[in-house]
Amino acid sequence: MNVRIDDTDRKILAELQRDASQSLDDIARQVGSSKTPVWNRIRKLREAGVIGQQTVMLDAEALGFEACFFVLIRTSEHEAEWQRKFLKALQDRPEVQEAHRLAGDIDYILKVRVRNARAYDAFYQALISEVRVHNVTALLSMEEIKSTVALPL
Amino acid sequence: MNVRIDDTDRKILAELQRDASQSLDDIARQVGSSKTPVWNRIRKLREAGVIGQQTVMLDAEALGFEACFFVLIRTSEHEAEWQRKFLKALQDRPEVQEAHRLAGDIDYILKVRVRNARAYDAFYQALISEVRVHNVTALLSMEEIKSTVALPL
DNA sequence: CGTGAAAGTCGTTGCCC
DNA sequence: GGGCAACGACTTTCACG
Repeated sequence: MNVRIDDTDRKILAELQRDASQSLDDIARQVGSSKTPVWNRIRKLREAGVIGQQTVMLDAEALGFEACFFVLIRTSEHEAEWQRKFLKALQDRPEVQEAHRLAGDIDYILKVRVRNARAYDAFYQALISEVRVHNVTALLSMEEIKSTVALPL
Repeated sequence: MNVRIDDTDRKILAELQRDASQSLDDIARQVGSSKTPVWNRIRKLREAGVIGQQTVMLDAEALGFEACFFVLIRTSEHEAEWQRKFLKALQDRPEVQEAHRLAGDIDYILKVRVRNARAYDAFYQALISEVRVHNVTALLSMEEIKSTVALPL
């Protein structure tokens, strides 16, 4: 699963991150190469899983998703069975955009994007009825200052 | 800046989110329409800013970005000038993937993606030397359970 | 490993309903 | 506003330096 990635690969990845809709010729010009070699590199990076899904960023507010919460979760349960159920619950809920297992005294953090505060409450009630959690703190976002998925290559 | 979005638009957006590389014909078939109307809708949605950047998801770990921190920030300063400097510092740092201003006693949350813990410390030192913050808590991600940018349309 | 050309596919436009 | 057809541009492949 490991791939050797050289400087040209990195430039190609940076360009794809910036704008995945541009043509091979454009990318080739910007990395100082030409179509075929760039195409071969992209194919290899895709097969290696370095390049994943190709998607578009949508304006959440324009589409009515006006509330974003970060949810800090502490739990006293650490058995495999509980964790399996908890993970499945998160995967199944589309309003959960991110979920991380943490080091330290907070066990999990979620990023939850919903239409409004009521929708968050519905999510919260559903979650705690599915799995036991010891302590939940919700942080409400007032303003998205910055949002990117780009890695600083 | 407001747009009327009907059911067909929503289906198109959902398809674009799922896979932005598929052809207009494919999208048209899946939403029960044909090329031209789909293309016109996409153009309008783009012009309205509902559809933003087209990008690819890269495998952060394969590219050596092995550490991800959520940073909770409290500050005692709330003047416009301080906030301007703080925002600029966040925008200028590519390792900051997300930044939100929060309601409640924590003022800001950041998501910071870096190569390793040392790189995080370098980021942290640079940040607190640029702007005064009252209290900083870093949560270290051990495992990315879920990560998506898709909205549940 | 890069180049160039060939082939098929796709985005884009204009026209008809 | 949706569908059809045509054009040009693009992706993808392959054969040659």
